[in-house]
Amino acid sequence: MGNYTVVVIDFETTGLSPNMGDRTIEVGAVLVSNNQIIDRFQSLMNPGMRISGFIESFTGINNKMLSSAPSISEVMGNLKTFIADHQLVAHNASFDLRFLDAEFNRINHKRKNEFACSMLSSRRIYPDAPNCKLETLVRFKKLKTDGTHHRALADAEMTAHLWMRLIEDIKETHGLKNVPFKLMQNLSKIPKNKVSEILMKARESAHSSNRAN
DNA sequence: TGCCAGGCCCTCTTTAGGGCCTT
Repeated sequence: MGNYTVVVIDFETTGLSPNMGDRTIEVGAVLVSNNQIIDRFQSLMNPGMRISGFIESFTGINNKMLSSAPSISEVMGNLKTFIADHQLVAHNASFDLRFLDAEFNRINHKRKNEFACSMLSSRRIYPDAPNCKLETLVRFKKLKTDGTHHRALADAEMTAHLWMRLIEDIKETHGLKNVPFKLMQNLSKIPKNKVSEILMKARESAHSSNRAN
């Protein structure tokens, strides 16, 4: 495995918290299968409110661009189709999932997709990285990038390359043939000092099932 | 009135505080 399909997703938003009235303004998502990006989804969204100067300069998305963009509900309907029942990945997933769930809730849809977080995984697998910001990890691991940051599709693509690299590095460093999604989720949930133990158990269990076969 | 994110994770911890990450 490691060849299973995931959707890597990233949102640009008006702020940090949907509970405080913040909305999504752009989504980028990529479908990753067999260790490559095989499909892409991107759209701006009109949040129905003016965005701050900070967000305009942070993202490069301005109020004029959003005034002619489709409504959030229209884009969410299309996003729902794109992600289907795939497992989800995001960098600092708790952030993107909060917005995804809040916007899905507004179109009366409830997410059932499981998710994993590339930031939490990176904290465990790359303890020597200067920090675990997406931009830093892309530089640290020399991942593919066109230099664009804080735009949804560019960030989703970089996160996808980070995700694929994480799986490759775990395979290589810990002698695993496969890195199931469940193992990536577990890595994100366990304490840092349990990482080696969990990966060793995964390898032992893979070896014993190989012997059984 | 003025303030308001939230979850993870480390440590001088667990009857708590503060930095990291996302926009």
